[in-house]
Amino acid sequence: MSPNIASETVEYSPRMTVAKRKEASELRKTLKPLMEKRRRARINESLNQLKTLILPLIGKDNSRYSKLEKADILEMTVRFLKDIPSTPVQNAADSFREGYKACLQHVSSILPNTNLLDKETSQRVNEYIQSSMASPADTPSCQNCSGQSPLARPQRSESVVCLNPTARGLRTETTSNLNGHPINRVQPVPQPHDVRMWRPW
DNA sequence: ACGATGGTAATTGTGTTGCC
DNA sequence: GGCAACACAATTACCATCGT
Repeated sequence: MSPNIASETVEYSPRMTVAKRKEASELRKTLKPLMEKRRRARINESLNQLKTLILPLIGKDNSRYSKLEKADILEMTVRFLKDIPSTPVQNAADSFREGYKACLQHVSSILPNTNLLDKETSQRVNEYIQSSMASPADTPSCQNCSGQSPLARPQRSESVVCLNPTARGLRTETTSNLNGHPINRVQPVPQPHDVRMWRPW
């Protein structure tokens, strides 16, 4: 699970002297808390990500919930997942369409209650959602259902309409890898290529 | 069978918050 | 300000797995 940690692990050779063995044991003792610290950091980072993902989905304002307990985040997520309607569908394509529709409905219902988008954009998105749900032909086909590998698919966000007019270009997010070195993650921000088509991803 | 190793549960220490 | 309650981080102990 933690590839970088392996490089720091203590190596025990079969013919280690007692002194070396002791030294290795000591080294392990010092590394163990470090590894545990990184593990906790990973947990926390994922929990934070989960928080930023789940709050908009349940229609809560991110800024209002800056201080949220970990248990709350998990509870919210569990509740949200349980609330997702499980409609029986025949095949993967139907499943995709059902999910897409449910997603549109959900976005449509929570969008007015958030301040993620300005009023005009929010209205535009809602109009699109309504028209999209009215005409099933507008529902995009599932790229994953054709047996194509997800890895082989193009970056989805490349053709997405920019929902937030204030956010332009690429956003760089800096995090740390397991060695504590910063990683610059370049996140593509939606560009306003095609105003006609909006996709939830 | 045994020791090394990694993962996780349990325990302990510390900071924060709310109440009196 | 003092105190209790709480949340979280750090540390320690234990267990499962794997390689020899």
